[in-house]
Amino acid sequence: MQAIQAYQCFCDETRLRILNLLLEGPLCVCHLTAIIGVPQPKVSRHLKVLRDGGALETERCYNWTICRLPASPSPLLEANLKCLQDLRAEEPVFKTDLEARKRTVERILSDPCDDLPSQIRSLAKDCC
Amino acid sequence: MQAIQAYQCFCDETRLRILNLLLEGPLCVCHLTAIIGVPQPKVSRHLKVLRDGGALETERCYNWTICRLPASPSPLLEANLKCLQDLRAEEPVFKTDLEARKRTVERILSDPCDDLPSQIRSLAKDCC
DNA sequence: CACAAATATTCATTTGACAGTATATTCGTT
DNA sequence: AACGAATATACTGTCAAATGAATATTTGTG
Repeated sequence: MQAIQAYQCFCDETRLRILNLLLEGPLCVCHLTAIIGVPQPKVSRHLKVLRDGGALETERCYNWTICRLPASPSPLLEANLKCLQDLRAEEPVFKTDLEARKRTVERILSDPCDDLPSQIRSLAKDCC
Repeated sequence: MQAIQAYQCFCDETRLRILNLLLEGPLCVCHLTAIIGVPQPKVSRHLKVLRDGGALETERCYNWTICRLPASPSPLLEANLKCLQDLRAEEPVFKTDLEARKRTVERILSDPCDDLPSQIRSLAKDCC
């Protein structure tokens, strides 16, 4: 049953943290990984679960993978993303993640010594 | 995290079927069991998951257990019960369960040879 | 008190989810 | 072609979830 797969997306803290971050806008995998501070393979696997459950769309740019919430979310997804926003008030992780996101984005955009290729820098500007 | 436990309730077909039935009103365990046609211990265990996740309230009457949706559902539960109603159009199980529910309730209320004690009969009238 | 019905719980088994580690893949750069 | 960064996948171990079968518990009845 399709709906069950969709609900699975919300049954793991790491996945909820990822969705919470993406509510603010797209992020690439490496930034997601840096922000929530868990091993990259773990993030990658959870992203797959989210994609399979219809809660995530990814786009490949060079060797980056940009993650964003679906452009046309299902009613079920939409309702629960709303619930997730309400959860921010109850669960401190979500707020600290948002702060970490802000710091990460600012660092990417402001550090002139950052060794990101220029194409990737402008990509970061778009998606962060 | 509390929310994860709540979402677990929606990650199993049997549990979704139970919630779908309870949207129409309370039912006791034995009727639930008869309607969805799965072994009684299985139903009982899923009911426990639903109760622990805040998606179910039970009340003991004699040796019957009346199951109903919470009187004050959380916003998360409320939103997803609404989603569940929409799911009826997509997943045939939910409709056939509702038909089975109707037949079961009618049988209980109309059969004069039913060996239910009178107290339980009137209880059935209340909750079906 | 013995018994039957409704329900819950225990036990053993199987299946699936999650994690860490290592490795493969993809893409751009030198 | 070699290399490095970003990402995905494979492998393995561990633990939780789900199930069937059997049993315990509760409650009313004869």
